[in-house]
Amino acid sequence: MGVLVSPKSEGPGAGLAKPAGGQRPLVASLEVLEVRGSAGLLSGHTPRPQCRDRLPPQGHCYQHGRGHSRPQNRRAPGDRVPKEKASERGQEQTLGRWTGKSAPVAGQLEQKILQALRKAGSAVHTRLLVKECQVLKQELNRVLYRMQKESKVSLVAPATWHLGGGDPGDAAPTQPAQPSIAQRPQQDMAESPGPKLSSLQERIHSFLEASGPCKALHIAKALGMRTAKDVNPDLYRMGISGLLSCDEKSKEWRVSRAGDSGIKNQSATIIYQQSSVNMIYQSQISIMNSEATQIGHGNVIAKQGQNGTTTAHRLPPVAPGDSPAQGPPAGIWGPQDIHIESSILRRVQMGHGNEMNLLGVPSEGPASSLSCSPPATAAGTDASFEARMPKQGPHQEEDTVQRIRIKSCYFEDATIGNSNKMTVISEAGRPGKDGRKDPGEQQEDPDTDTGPVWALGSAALDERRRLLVGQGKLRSEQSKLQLCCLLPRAPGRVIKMPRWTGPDRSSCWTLALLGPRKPIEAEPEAQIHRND
Amino acid sequence: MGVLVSPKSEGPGAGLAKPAGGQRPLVASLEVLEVRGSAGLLSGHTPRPQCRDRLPPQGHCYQHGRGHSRPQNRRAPGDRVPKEKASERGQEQTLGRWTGKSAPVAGQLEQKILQALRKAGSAVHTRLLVKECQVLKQELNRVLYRMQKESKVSLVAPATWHLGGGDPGDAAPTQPAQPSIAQRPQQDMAESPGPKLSSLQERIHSFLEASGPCKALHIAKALGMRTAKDVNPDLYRMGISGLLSCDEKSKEWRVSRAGDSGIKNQSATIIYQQSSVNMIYQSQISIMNSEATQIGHGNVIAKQGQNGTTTAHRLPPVAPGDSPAQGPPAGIWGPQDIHIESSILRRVQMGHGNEMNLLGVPSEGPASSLSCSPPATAAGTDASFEARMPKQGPHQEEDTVQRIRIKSCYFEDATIGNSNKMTVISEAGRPGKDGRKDPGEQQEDPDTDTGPVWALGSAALDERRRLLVGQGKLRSEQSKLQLCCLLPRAPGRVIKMPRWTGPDRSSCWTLALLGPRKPIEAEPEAQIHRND
DNA sequence: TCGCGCG
DNA sequence: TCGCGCG
Repeated sequence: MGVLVSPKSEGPGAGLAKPAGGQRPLVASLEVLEVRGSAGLLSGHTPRPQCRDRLPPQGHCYQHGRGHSRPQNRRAPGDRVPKEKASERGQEQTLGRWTGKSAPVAGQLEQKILQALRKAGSAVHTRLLVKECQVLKQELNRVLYRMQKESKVSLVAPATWHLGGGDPGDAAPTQPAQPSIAQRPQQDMAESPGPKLSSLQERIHSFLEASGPCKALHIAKALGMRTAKDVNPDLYRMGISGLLSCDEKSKEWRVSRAGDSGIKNQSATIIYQQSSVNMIYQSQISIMNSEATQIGHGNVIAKQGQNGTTTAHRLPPVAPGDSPAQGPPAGIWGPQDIHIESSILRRVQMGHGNEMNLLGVPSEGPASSLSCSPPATAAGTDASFEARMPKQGPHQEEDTVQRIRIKSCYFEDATIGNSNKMTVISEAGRPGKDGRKDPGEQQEDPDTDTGPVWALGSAALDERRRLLVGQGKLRSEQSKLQLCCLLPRAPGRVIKMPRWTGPDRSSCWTLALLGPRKPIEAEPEAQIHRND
Repeated sequence: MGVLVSPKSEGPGAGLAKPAGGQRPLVASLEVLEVRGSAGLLSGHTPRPQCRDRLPPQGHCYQHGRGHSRPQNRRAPGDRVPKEKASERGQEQTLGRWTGKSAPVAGQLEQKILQALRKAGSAVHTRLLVKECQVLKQELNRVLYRMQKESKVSLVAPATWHLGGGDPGDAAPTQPAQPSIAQRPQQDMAESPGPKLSSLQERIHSFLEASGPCKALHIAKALGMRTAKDVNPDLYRMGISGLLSCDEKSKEWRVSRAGDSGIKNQSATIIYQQSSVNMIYQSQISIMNSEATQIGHGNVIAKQGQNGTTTAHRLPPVAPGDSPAQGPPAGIWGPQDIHIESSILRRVQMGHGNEMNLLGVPSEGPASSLSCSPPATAAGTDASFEARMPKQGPHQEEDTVQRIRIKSCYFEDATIGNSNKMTVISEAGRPGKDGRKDPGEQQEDPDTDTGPVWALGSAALDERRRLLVGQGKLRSEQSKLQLCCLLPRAPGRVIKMPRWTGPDRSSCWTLALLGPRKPIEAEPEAQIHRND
């Protein structure tokens, strides 16, 4: 489809899999860098010492930016500091454009980092890397964040770095983990960071799913342990594998919705419906894993569930001034801004004048549980569209625009747009108990034009700290994925892309646009809106 | 009560009201600091030049920490940088302990800043202050953030500073605003930043209330204007007065719930109830301005509204394994973590086994609208308590703890705890149309023991960027406010503190603990739990 | 894009 | 408390 980059292509960031110390043997220098004292740092532990990877001679002066290790250098008295950039100076002319470092020098620190991370065999805190590499934290971070972009390392907790790009399979080519840094109290799990979870990890996951974000200590106590150390190794592992994420500020761990953007950090409200129909009005809305939800006005849902209960709810068309007591404030027909992030939504209507008839609860579709199923850990897509409302009521002077932003969501049986209708028929013929059935393999059952529709949106793993819109990370490589906008449903407007399944079924997702379920595969490229 | 500091006390931070340049006249130097060029910066524009308020001679080397302006100083070669702090060196021994600056020097830059802000007459961006004061941004920020703590300046937008501590009345002793920085396209409002809003400001406020957080450009376009400049002056003014706040990362403005912590930034979901009873389950919950809400299990609400509709809803006690289809996941009786922030909640039950009978919808209480009423703009209190649940179901091995964090909320008729009952009787005798009635003036109507209870929680204005738990800012002074924990309701456990009403009715709130409405004012100090 | 103040 | 990488 042209959307996905082959996982086998060897980019510049693929050097991780090579044997350690590919350029220079640095093991010896690493082993003596723990030496404390007032001398020796400038002697030649490293085969070819270059001052950038060492302590600059100025000592306590934390230096900002790139101009350093020139202790004798003094500004001309009249130079204006804010106007001047170190990179404009003659000595810096040979530096690489993007890193601000000359290639061999940056590579040397990078090798040190990789070496230290390999040696540790687990995630390492920045302050320990500062010690090991004997560089200023700022310098170290600059390289680390660049390496993160290249998927050579990943940030698995605040200021805590791990080899590889965040895929469970990536961290494989390390030496067996040394217990020095992460001493594990119970090692009751498989050693390889695969998809298999230890019982403690499962308990952690279940607990976080139920309780919401928690600090490590709280998790430990809730699970019958005493200190954060009791759970940290598992938390970090699960962070590495993408199952959990940790907020750098609050230090709270949560089931990974992997995102950190748009709707801001993680305070997403989880609404578990009690009534069969939930009406949510107005303003900014976050919804996670809801079902048979109406967003908008004038919708109709008729649902007949498994247990035979039949419920119907109709919101009578309300004029703006006619809001019920304590109801939504003025502006009910005004702009509607809906954010949906990292969610699995089934049978959802967004827009105005929709109708939904759920004539039987469908069987479990793909990714029905949040456990390890990929939609829960994928993130990074930011699709949005605007739908203009038919003007109703007295507020005709301004457009009533419905802005919907969808990020890292799995949709099933969803209509987005105006005046749509949806009928969900019982899909008894579909298996899908294991929660792994590929949505791309959807079979061609009774093709009603208004039948079930779906979209699997997600393209890029988030960097956990920043939203990489349009940037996908597939295994240890950096790649560009095209992003699609969800389009308002139009007759015949269907784009369906097959889901790409990597060798380990990880981290790759296709994009599908909403529409009636006639898988016309015509010109997908032409109808893709790039976000970048 | 010993909780509130008198607004008239003159603390060290009260110097703002003094005439400008109390220590040294710096106007002359300010006016020439715009000069660009390669020379002259070290000549004597300032009466007594001290290098700390000037550019350090090293030029491009951004210096970190306190060790600077000693260009000739060189470390001994073997010094280990991370272990060494500048403040431990001999030359720094005279520096002030908290600021890291000697008092006259820091005061000099502070005077420059105050001068520049007065001169501008409006909020000024950091980068402009850097120009005006001719110091490194880092140095400037260090002083600015200290001044912010002392309520001498306030951060009204990202990297944008304003004189005064954020109270509308504080910015008064400035010269009339010069249009140089904030050129206003329509000046259709009262010049003084009082509570009166221009029509554009009202439209902005209404729009943001309806649409959720938006960037300035989006606001401008939604209101029929073209650029962010069209609304920025009003946005900033409303930011100064505390009506709006601006997220420094997303640059989005929102109706100020003034908080930015705990529940993370602003992505608070607003749930407007449609059905008369809303059941919300489990996990992290944010609620804003809900009514007659049950949080917990086994509650009963019986409500008889104004329009005569009577609804009743009972959740049958569900065993953990007995959850309905698509209902909450496992862990339904597990720890419950509830955050409520900057909200007005009426008739809310939190806990287990509560019962609520609303025999008539009460008339409007205080602060019923979010407009300019103080509860919407106050913030900073973080009250919390834990309630241990009676063990039910098979999960007896672990405590089921309900953790509730409440921040900047106004509660009316709320019960928090276990097995409470609440009966809200019609309060026809109460006026309260204007939304300003003081909750402290609550009259003594039929004192049922289980009658309406309330708590007004809030003590300190948030600094908009950081949660200042336990730190209250009352007018231009810094003061410590004691914070209370909301206690689980116990027989006779009542503390009620009168609300303090300042001369301008601003920014001061008392704390009240939940309990039955017998205003026993006995030993409040003894029952206060300090958070700090 | 950047908010950064950080000791 | 601190996450900071920032050019």
